[in-house]
Amino acid sequence: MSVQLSEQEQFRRQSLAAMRDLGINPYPPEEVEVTHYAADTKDSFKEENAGEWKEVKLAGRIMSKRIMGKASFAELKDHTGVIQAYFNRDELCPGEDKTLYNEVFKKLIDRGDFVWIKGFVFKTQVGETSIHVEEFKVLSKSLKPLPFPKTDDSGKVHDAFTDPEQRYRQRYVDLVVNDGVKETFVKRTKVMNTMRQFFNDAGYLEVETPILQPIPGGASARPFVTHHNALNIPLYLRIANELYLKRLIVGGFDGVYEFAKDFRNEGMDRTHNPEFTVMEIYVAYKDYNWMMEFTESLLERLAKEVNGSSSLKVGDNEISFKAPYRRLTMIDAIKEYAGVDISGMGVEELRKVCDDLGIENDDSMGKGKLIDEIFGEKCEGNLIQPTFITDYPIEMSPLCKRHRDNPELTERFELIINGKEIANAYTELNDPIDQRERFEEQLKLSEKGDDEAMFIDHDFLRALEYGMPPTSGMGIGIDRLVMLLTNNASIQEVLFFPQMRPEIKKGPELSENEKLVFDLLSAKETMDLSELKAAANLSNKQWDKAMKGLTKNSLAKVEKTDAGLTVSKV
RNA sequence: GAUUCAGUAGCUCAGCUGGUAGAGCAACGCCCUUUUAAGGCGUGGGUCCUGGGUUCGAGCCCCAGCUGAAUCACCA
Repeated sequence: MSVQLSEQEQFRRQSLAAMRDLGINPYPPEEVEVTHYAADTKDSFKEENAGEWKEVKLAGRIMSKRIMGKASFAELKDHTGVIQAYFNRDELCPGEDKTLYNEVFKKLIDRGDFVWIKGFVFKTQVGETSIHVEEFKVLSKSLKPLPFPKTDDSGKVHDAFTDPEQRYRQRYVDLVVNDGVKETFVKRTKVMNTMRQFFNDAGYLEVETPILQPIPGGASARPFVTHHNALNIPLYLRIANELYLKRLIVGGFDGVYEFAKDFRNEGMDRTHNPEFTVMEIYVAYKDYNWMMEFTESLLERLAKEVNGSSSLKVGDNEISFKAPYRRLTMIDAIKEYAGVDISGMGVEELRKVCDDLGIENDDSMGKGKLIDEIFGEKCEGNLIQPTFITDYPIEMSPLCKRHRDNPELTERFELIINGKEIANAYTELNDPIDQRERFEEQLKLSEKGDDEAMFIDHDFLRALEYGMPPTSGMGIGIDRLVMLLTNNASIQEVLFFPQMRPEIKKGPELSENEKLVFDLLSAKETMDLSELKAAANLSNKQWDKAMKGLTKNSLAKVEKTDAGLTVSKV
């Protein structure tokens, strides 16, 4: 049984057939010549130079039609924007036969159809730059009606297509209909292109490393598992690419970077999607101080390239991306925002600090975790302007080198902007013995039941034993960076196709109750309604539903006679 | 995972104390040769998210479920 078409979909199929009857192919195969785009044409056209605009050819989607008898206006949308087109009956159809205008344009072309137009540019009496159409051609017929948001004089949008579920599931419609959505994604690409340019100019090499990994390393997270048939082994979708990029530094590259899709089998919310994009870069012979300078100049450049300015309004906050950024150790940050000096404190003291500050904690939490909690709870949200938080406790950073002045700390920084973490970087741990010990610490944690502790990657340790030069590495969450730079609060707004639960297909088949009634009826062809109802022995509601279903599908018919109501099979 | 809110025409939304399902836009028909949220007249269009229950009667009340969003928890 086919899915029921809405009335509007049926009309569009009729138009499609009518086009074919007129000898018009609604899906022609050949290419069309396009000489101009909507936005340029609108921006550049001047009436003084009308002579230069005598013949323009554009292609795009019809977004609206305003028919006024023998003349009409339509809006044509291409990838650059929207331009108005003017269709005049007697110019399109100079002879007796007005079919092209009266039938094809007025009736058979619908909102959403792709067309090609040829004509000249002019300004209407109201001053709107428009294309005076001399020829047009159908390029592709649209069978489903698009939503129709409209903007009034005051800029207010009416009937916007807003339901987030529909917008994400049918992003193609969202992109066609909601201005601004496309812009977000263009900016996203600009962010990545700018970063590439920045790294390439510095002489670093873009690389690709495995997504299917036998050991999911480089971060703490639950991985997706899959299975390789030929090898008969489990493989994991990567949760990070850090350990592979470091192997390449061991191999002698000076600087490598990768835009990586990572996968984590965890919850979804407005800042988490199961697959997401991270850029990681590793540069030999550098430390985290160098990396801070590198990062801040990158961010300043990104803000300028993407938004044309080094400052940006995000929510209520005006953020300046102009380098240099404030640098604050984690201990100083806690001193400043929580009012507590935790330097030198042990587990017990830290736990007391948490209690005093009203931060939840339990016995399983070690020193590092407690400090991290205090920071996350009391400091992070206050850091609006770009700030490097440095020198994290060692327990939290098993791949990071010990701090040169304090063995309890690591040479790590995170860049916090608008209260959120944007980048994370280390002076990388290149001491293979220290690294092995740190992995063993992780193993102990995992034996204690910490299911996020890292696996030991023996091949990575072997690589380090051959020698890795001093290196600094940095990772940026691209999705969150794009959220920041485009002022979007949800990760779903910066992913074309965010993960959703699968749609459930509704079957148009007869329900159990409908079948029951239909079978009873089939035996006798015609029955008294109350008799049939009694025979069916259904509740009122079920009976009502079943009968409505049958009459709707034209399988049964209810007739009123003098004797009462009778039901007959159709 | 918890709580709250939402789901009604293609889109945006009304729907009173439980009593025949509504509007604007879109669609369809007619009129209209520089309009622009075009306009005028007319017409059609519904699985009220799904399944139960209560009731003479449910879009509305009750229970369960589905989907989405927000907040929280968890998680880099």
